[in-house]
Amino acid sequence: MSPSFGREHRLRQRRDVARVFQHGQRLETPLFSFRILPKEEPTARLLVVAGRRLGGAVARNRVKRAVREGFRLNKDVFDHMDAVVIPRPGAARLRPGELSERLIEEFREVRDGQRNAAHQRGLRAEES
RNA sequence: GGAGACGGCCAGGGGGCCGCGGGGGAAACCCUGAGGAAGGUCCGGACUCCGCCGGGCAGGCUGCUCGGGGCAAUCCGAGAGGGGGCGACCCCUGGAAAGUGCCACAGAGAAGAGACCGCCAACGGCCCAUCUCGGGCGCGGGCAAGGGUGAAACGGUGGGGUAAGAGCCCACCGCCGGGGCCGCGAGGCUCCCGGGCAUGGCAAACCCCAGCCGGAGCAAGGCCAAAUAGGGAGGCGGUUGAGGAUGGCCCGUCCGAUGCCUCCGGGUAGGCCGCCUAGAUGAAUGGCCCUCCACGACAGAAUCCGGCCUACGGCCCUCUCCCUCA
RNA sequence: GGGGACGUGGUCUAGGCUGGACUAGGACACCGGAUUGUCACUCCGGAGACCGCGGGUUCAAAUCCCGUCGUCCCCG
Repeated sequence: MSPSFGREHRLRQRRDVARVFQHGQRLETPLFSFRILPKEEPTARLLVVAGRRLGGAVARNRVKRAVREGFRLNKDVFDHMDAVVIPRPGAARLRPGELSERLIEEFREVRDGQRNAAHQRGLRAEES
């Protein structure tokens, strides 16, 4: 997998974004809020929402770039997904490299937690 | 060494790896890619539409002088007057004898006003004394120096003068008007004459004067154009004229029930142009490492340009004041 | 990106145009007291604001002027 990040990896259309917000799964971590929509197509697509709560234009740009950098270097984590990442205000206080690492760490953590919970729900369903 | 003042400059550099926007190319690849404030949106202009606009009112902006640049906003230089600072230096700026309005509280009196305390006893009055000189009261009155009020009290200081006083008179200072001289001018000199002085403050109160300004804004505006709904759009002629185009109002102007002619279009999602030698439209400049003493501050273009204001790191030139040493 | 409005006790607001005893007023909320067996209602009394912030004009600023910060609304 090449570590590139072109247009094909960006969530651009209004209707695509609306679909992720309406039907996507919502995952919360300390620094981010995720909206994840699984799909057939393998190409991962990303959208970063950096609101005014993060600070001025410079701070918001810095956060967006850090999130995109983390996504770019670990795109395999998001295969078969459309993802919207909404950083929380605390994210603006971290240095960019650190923020990129935390993105992947926190997403893996919450994804695995969801997977285990789903697995356990499946077991309980079998028992009943 | 420490406090400042003025003016100017820079906005991390170099290397490696992985990436992003735009342009070119068949491809490899090459070129290019944020700021001095890009910011706040406070002014002005270009540009576009409002059938663009013609007149007036209203409204807005600017405001010492001269010169220069600019379409304008406004900037630069040299000066004038007033104020602040020990100083380098900085700040302010049309008109208050065109009119209207306001000047609370305090105070006797707040604009050509006024007498609370006070001062006086010349004049009138009353009382005592009386040969005469006189003495007293402060009633009518005279005065505005001193006290007191206030942000501000209708020239200041000194002398003469007086019953006490007062520009009442005089000297100096200040003020006003005129002349003269200097300066393109704002103004200056105080050489001469006149006036004893009249003319308080506020126009970031209304206002007056001079100059400038039509309104809205690129989400302006134009083009292509699914689904759905469904008949309109343009031009010409034209009687009354509600109503409308108009922007805050008035006038003017134009449109306007209808007739004739022509055309098939209008428009949402979406896309394109506008949009640029940065030129995006989920919107591009970044991440990591090494090094240079050093993380550097404020901060990220969205139609473009000129100015104003605000935020902020560092360096340099010149200058001022203080301390210490020689 | 562009256009506009508003900041006054804990909350909602009046006053601002025409500056001055405005010690900034009112309602709700709060505190104390009275009433009641108790609570509510009602009555009496009380506290609470550097008028978003910083400059300027003026003798004097919540009010006028400039700058700045914040909140909200409208235009695709």
